[in-house]
Order: sequence, then structure tokens, then C-alpha cells
Amino acid sequence: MSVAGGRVSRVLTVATINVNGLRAAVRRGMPAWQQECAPDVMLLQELRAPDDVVRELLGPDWHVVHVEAAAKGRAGVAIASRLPFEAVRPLLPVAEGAEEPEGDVGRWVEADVRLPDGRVLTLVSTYLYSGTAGTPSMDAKYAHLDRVTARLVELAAAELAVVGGDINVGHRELDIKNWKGNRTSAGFLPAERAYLDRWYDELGLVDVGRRVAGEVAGPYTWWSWRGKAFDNDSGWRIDVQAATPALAAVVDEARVDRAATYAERFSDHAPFVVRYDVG
Amino acid sequence: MSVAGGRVSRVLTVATINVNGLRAAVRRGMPAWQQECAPDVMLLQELRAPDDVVRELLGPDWHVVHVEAAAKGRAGVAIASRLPFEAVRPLLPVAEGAEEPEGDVGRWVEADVRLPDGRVLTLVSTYLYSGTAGTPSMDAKYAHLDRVTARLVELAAAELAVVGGDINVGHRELDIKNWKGNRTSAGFLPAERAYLDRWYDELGLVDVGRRVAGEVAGPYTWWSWRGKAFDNDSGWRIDVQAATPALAAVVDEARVDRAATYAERFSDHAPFVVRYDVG
DNA sequence: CTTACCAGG
DNA sequence: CCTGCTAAG
Repeated sequence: MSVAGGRVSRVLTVATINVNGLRAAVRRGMPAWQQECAPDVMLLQELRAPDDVVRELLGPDWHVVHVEAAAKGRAGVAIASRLPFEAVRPLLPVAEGAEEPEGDVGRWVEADVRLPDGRVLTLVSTYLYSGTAGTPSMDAKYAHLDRVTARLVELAAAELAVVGGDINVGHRELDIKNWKGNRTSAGFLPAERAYLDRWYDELGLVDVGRRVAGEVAGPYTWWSWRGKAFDNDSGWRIDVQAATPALAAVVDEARVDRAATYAERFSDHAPFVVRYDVG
Repeated sequence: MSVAGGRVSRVLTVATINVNGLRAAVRRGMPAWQQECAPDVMLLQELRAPDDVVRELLGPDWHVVHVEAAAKGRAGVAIASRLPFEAVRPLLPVAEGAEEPEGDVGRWVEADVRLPDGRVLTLVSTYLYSGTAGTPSMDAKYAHLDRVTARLVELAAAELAVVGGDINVGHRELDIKNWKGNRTSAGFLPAERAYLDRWYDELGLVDVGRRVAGEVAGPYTWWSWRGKAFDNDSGWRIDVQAATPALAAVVDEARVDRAATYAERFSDHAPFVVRYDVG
């Protein structure tokens, strides 16, 4: 969406990245990646910082909507955009009579931007619960997946919408290097994967990363810090962009920035970058 | 006390050092200092690590008595010696009917070693409370100073004893660079300084650092990590060796290892090293 | 194995 | 402005 050759280019570059602490990410070279990638939109997760720190670190050149978690130093999502926002929605809709679960705050944020051709694009940055199998933390994960899925039903009806983020669930065996060893792990349980089936098969949202990559293992977007997981590419593809069909139809390129010119890993997740030709 | 030229040398090198976390100190180059300094005895404070970690980090070449604090990762004192221990006493005596205050554990440890000439030397490593002026934490500091002083009355009667450690009190104006600005700060309050008057004037213990340095400012042993305190030598002399007169009489050398060949600071305190000619 | 929080210094 | 703890990942 940058001005090039005297006219506005038609490509919108959207990057989703779980920064695992924005302060640490910036310290470790995230700005070098930003320069290299030059995204028009950054869908950010796990900023783990107060709002003033986030705005300071992102700098003045972005329109920013940021939602802190209720607990200090936890979760947090943001959308940073070169295009101004027409509207922002920092929470998922709450069911009648229910109230916002405290832990859900800072895990979902929406913003609408107007494209040069006048159409509206809805952007979502989300950070789903990680959870631990066999513990009560899975209850919060499933309850949140219910709320997320209910909202996706609505968003899937829009012409142009993209939901990006760390969904903390691998959809298929292709999405986890060691899927056999993780059949009973949070992130690859049948009940979790069934939600993604619904998103992609029933609601018709497109898993852009999988569509572009085809039927191959990976490309992974998260690797544990432990051991040599990154070096061995023993990872999980849990950072996605789920786009409406009309948006998915204009995908120009999709890539995982596993290691570009920035040498150091600034997060345990890599950016997942999609170029949409929104002529 | 090392074997040199076929005979046991007569000098015992005793270093006292608040390591501010033994794990961090070792990571940041404490072993290089050890090699350079080659102490026979290390009086260690603020190890902030479990016993197994302390023994692992110090290695097999020391006799070690280590007392953990009741709270994990706090305080902790140890004596590491090339000479074996004849006895160890991990706590201060408790008054009739009283019980050990939880916070006092890991702030005082004694060990007796036998010198080649057959005499016994009592070694003490202690870490007095820091405290914050105007808060209840000063009560614990004064109560502990009472217990320490009562024990010093007994130790002062021994022929050879040295109490080394971080006493968290500056005795005189010479002992704090910015003493004027610290007249109402914990560590330089008249009531605290009065305890040290008693140790040195009434009990006759010798502040080896002051005796060797003479009437000059410093030498400081602690500098805040903040700002340029170390570079400006804006410090406090709060790490001492208080020796019985017979031991103080054979001091061969006393120095603060502010920066020897080890470039990096491995603690906010520097080692205070004394060579005793215990012929 | 990393993040940020916190208390203690 | 460090330490190690803790919870969460």
C-alpha cells in the first residue's frame, strides 16, 4: 500500500507475529525485521507490556490499537497499521447475560481500514490460549474458542476480512513436525482441531498459509526455545491468517520469515507475512 | 597457606565477598578472580542459591559450610576453606526462651580451622540486614545486630578470630563517599554506627580495612549498579574483616579487589582480601 | 528456556 | 539496576 512510482501500489502486506514480549523483541532486533519486511499492517500478539511502552516502542509512524491483558505482563494484542482505522473493536461480543472473562481480555482486537478503492477491510489480531492438557486451563481455552468461533461466523460473511494470530492449535498432521508425539498435547487435541475444521470447512475461511504452501509439512511458525528445536526445524504451524474467500483470492505471496537478514531470533515465533493484491 | 618451595608458607589469605547471587557471579567471571586471588579462605555472602548448586559451583577443592536462608533465593552465607574444619556453627546463639528469627537464618556461619602451628582460628561469614530507614525492616536489623554483638563479645575473647562479611553499615564518614547525603539512610544511621563503635572501641576488635588504609576516604567495597556509581567510585565501605588483636597484629596486606585482571564486575560488591602471616 | 512480575537489595 | 522467584508459555 506504499506510494511507488507516483501511484499507490495495490499490494497490502500483512504480517502476523507473536512477539513474546515486545520489549524483548525490540531489544533483539525486531526493528531490523520491520525494515526488511516493510509491512503495511502488523497483527501483533503477546506484547506483554503496558500501553505507553507499546506506543513508545512502535514509534509514531503507525496507527495503533492495543489491548492489554487484565494481568500485567501477560498476553496483549495489537494492530499496527499504515492506514488509519475507521473503527476498532477491542473485545469479542459477549453473550446475553454473560460477562467478559478476565483472561480473554487482550486476546482479540479488531480494526477496520478503508482500502484505496473504497472497500472496507476488517483486520483481527488474536492470541488464543495455549492451555495444558488435562488441566482446568483447557476450559478457558475451549470457552474462548467458542466465543472466537461465534465471531468468525459473523466475520466470514464480510467481503474482506483477515483474522491473524497465534491460534495455539495445529490443524493437521502437516502442521506439527512431531505430531505423533503430540497427539495428547494441548495444541493438537482432536477437540481443538475440530474448531479449525469448522473455521475452514464450514465457514469457508481460508487458511492462507496452508493454501499457498500446499500439501507439505510446515512451514512452521513456532519453535520451542529449548534444545535445538529451531535448528532442527522441529516446530508447529500455529500462526495463521484466516481470510475470507474474496481476500484469499488475491493473495500474491505468503511466507514465514524464519530468518531473513536479521540474524538473531527476536521471538520464539516467526512472522507470517502475506501480500494481498487489493487492486 | 599453600605449599611453596617444599614448605608450607605462613600466609593465610582470607577473602570476604558478597557475591550477590553465586550463579550470576560465576557466570560473570568470579572464577577468574579466584584464580588471580588464590585465597585460602573465602567468606561468602548472599549466595542466593540452594546448597547443591553452591557445592557444584564452588567445586570439589574446597571444604564448604553453607547456610541457606529460609526464603528461597535470599541471603545465604558460606565459608569455603582449603583447610578442613574442626567445627562449624551455622547459627548465632539463641537467648533463653527465644527462638531463631526466620530471617536471621543464612546470615551468620562460623567455622574453626587448625593452623599448621596447632592454634585454632575461628572464621565467621556474616551478612547483616540492609534495612530501609523508617520502615519495620529496621527492627529486624537492630535485633540481629544485638545478637551479632552478643556473639562478638564472646569471639573477642578468642585469640584468633576473624569476622568477615557485608555488615551493611558504614562506620565513619570516611566509609561512604556521599556520607552527607546518607545521614538519614539505612546503613549510616547513628544507632547503627554505634554498634560498630562498640565492636571496635569496647570489644577491641580491629577493623582491618580501616587500620591498613589509614585515615583516608574508602577504600569502598560496594557500589550501586545504578548510574555510574562504580566508575565514579561513589561507594560504601561495608565489607569488612573484624579481627581479634592477635590476628590483626599479623596482617601482611589488605586490599579491595576493585578490578584486578578480571574485567567484568561479577557483583555489586568487590572482594576484600587480607593476608595474615600466621607463622 | 524464555517472558515479565515481584520483593529485596 | 541488579538478583532469583514465580507463573505462564
